[in-house]
Amino acid sequence: MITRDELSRVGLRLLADHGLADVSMRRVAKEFDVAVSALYWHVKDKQSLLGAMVDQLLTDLNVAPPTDNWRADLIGRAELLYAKLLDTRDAAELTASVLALGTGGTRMREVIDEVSPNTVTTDAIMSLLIGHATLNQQRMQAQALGIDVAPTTTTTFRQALDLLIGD
Amino acid sequence: MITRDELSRVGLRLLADHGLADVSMRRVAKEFDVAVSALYWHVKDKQSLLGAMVDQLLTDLNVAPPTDNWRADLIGRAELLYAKLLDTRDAAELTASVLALGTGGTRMREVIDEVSPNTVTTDAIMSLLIGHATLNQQRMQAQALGIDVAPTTTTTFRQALDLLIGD
DNA sequence: ACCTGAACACCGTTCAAGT
DNA sequence: ACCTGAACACCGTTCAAGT
Repeated sequence: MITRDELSRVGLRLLADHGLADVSMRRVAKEFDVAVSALYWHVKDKQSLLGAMVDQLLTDLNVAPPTDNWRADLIGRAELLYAKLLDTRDAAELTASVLALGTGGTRMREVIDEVSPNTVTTDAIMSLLIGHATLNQQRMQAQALGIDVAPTTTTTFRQALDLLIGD
Repeated sequence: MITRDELSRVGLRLLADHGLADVSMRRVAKEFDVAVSALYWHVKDKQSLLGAMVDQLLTDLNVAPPTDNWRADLIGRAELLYAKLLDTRDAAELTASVLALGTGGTRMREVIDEVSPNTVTTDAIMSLLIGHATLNQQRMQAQALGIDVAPTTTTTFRQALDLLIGD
């Protein structure tokens, strides 16, 4: 039997193993051994499945409680989220699309907002997060595959963060 | 007769009028009244057509020459690029994909780099640019259609820029 | 050099019909 | 309540064949 939860879990597995292009309704249906049309009883459309996948992705996120140093908190959380976008294949592209269309991923903003001094900073970090992840998609793919080119991507992101938050 | 230039021009018109989803090889071919396969003589694949489109988009860009105030230059150019991403439908999504896959849009980085004090700042602004544009896709669509909600998007971007560049 | 036609292997979504 | 089968209207890419 199919639950909404199992659905997004299978979607995430497909994403990790074969990339976003292979997360199709037909492919997911095949994984469950049901007809494609069966999925539409559990989920409105493909976009809402993608939304559920992002929500799932951000669920098991080990967020530390706020301390009295918001700068450190902010950097820590931003790096945590960035790492999450890094370590799953095509997670950046997926999250960008879901956030853009507003079909999920609200937790991402909440995690930042909780330790952010103001809305402008939250916005800037969100933009930096998805922009940087998107632009470094290729290098990230290599990084995720193990074979790699020093932690350039992570370092660059950290530097951009410092520039933004100042001291 | 079909030139690579005409190809991307038609692609951009399709983009502006119907959105990225409607920029398909088959749709472009129909516009030229040729078979789909004909396009593959002029262009390697779809991704390279999209790359050509972004290059075209960034060609007619009225970039002011550098002054002795790099902060002002940087802000001016970033806002110019942001406006460009704003005023064509789905231009943000298109540019993001093209930059991510490295199939075009190199001029964008050059425009920033020419007045940027260092690579870190260039990277950060590029990320901010495409991240902010992507995240505000919906609001941007409304903004492009005339009907709208104050210049919120532009203001927010400007604030993020200020935060990044400091004073 | 440039284009056609046909094929291949896919898509997302809907909807009557079944149990 | 949950699923099937079939259809609709699409995709990108390749490739032999034509002019």
